[in-house]
Amino acid sequence: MNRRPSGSQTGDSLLFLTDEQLRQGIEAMFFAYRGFTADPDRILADLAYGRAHHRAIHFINRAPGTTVNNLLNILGVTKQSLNRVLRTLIADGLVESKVGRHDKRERHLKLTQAGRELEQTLSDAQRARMRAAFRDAGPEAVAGFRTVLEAMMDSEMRASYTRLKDSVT
Amino acid sequence: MNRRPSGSQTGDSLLFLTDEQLRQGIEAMFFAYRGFTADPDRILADLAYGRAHHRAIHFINRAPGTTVNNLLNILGVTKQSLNRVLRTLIADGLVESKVGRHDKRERHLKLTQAGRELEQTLSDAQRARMRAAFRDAGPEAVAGFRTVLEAMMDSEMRASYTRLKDSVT
DNA sequence: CTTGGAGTGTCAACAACACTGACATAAACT
DNA sequence: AGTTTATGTCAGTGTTGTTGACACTCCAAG
Repeated sequence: MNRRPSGSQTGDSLLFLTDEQLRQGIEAMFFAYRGFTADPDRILADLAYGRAHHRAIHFINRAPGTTVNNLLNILGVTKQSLNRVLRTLIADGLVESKVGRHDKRERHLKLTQAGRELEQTLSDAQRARMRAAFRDAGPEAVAGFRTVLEAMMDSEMRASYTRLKDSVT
Repeated sequence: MNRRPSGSQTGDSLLFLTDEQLRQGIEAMFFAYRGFTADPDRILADLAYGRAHHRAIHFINRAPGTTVNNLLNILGVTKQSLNRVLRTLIADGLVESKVGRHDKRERHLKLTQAGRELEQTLSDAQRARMRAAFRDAGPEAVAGFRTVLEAMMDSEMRASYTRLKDSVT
């Protein structure tokens, strides 16, 4: 079962593709993702919000004026699920929803001042950890990190990702 | 706010630590984790199991004979939460729970034959994606990927991770 | 112009899975 | 004997996902 590929190898060995290496990669993803969300989760817990709120806030901040449907595609949840989150955020004055000018079916979403402040708090915490990890690992490792993650995405996710990425660059 | 650090840089530029780079790293983690869990999730949905069952099965397989308490520490959930999952897995004949020989308070957990088969199915799916991503990215990128993920973990998680990693090597 | 379908958003009900708190049992330790 | 440890259970709650049903808006075909 490909546990430890024996026999002749090409120049750059394929040892990094053994089942054991892959399993370590899987476990690394699992444990790292926990760290990745830990800091914002702690902040959100005090505010009666959850990870879903964080995600919504993050992407609304990232693409102000976006429509609900666009957000739906990025987040990959049902509109009902997103709607519950948005409703509380709007009620709490963190998000502003404006009926579209051209198409009144659409709602365009923006963060209010309070929303931007929470976004800043959350992303400061998350970035601090990411920054520490990046700095410890160094630029080459970071490049590899991003390459592998990108290769791991579904193609639609990769499309959303690169669209966001390129929208700022 | 460190958006695009200007001025003099050291030899190996710190451009990879800009807020924008960090944000892209954050979004890459988000989108990649979705892909990471997508394949097992599809399989589990047909079986009335969820991600929590997958995690339990994975780590029981990884460390056969482990105790409930050990699993609790690895998974980072409450015993009530884990217990609900274990109860169904034991009832369905996928996991076997045996009273400890030395310490009869402990329960040692193992996968049954059926459990191993499901584990195989799930991890085949997950490994296939990981393998494709690793192969596309190449060995250096994979090394960087693991370096960054490891740096992103909480220290207790990193301890669990390396303990598992070294237990097989 | 009206009507029907597509797009969009909302309400309600339910399931999965996490949490806390309280408590029970058995075994081990002091 | 009394305390601590390991495990399991019951009850209640919260977040976040799901489906189903429905209302409103827009656009285009009849």
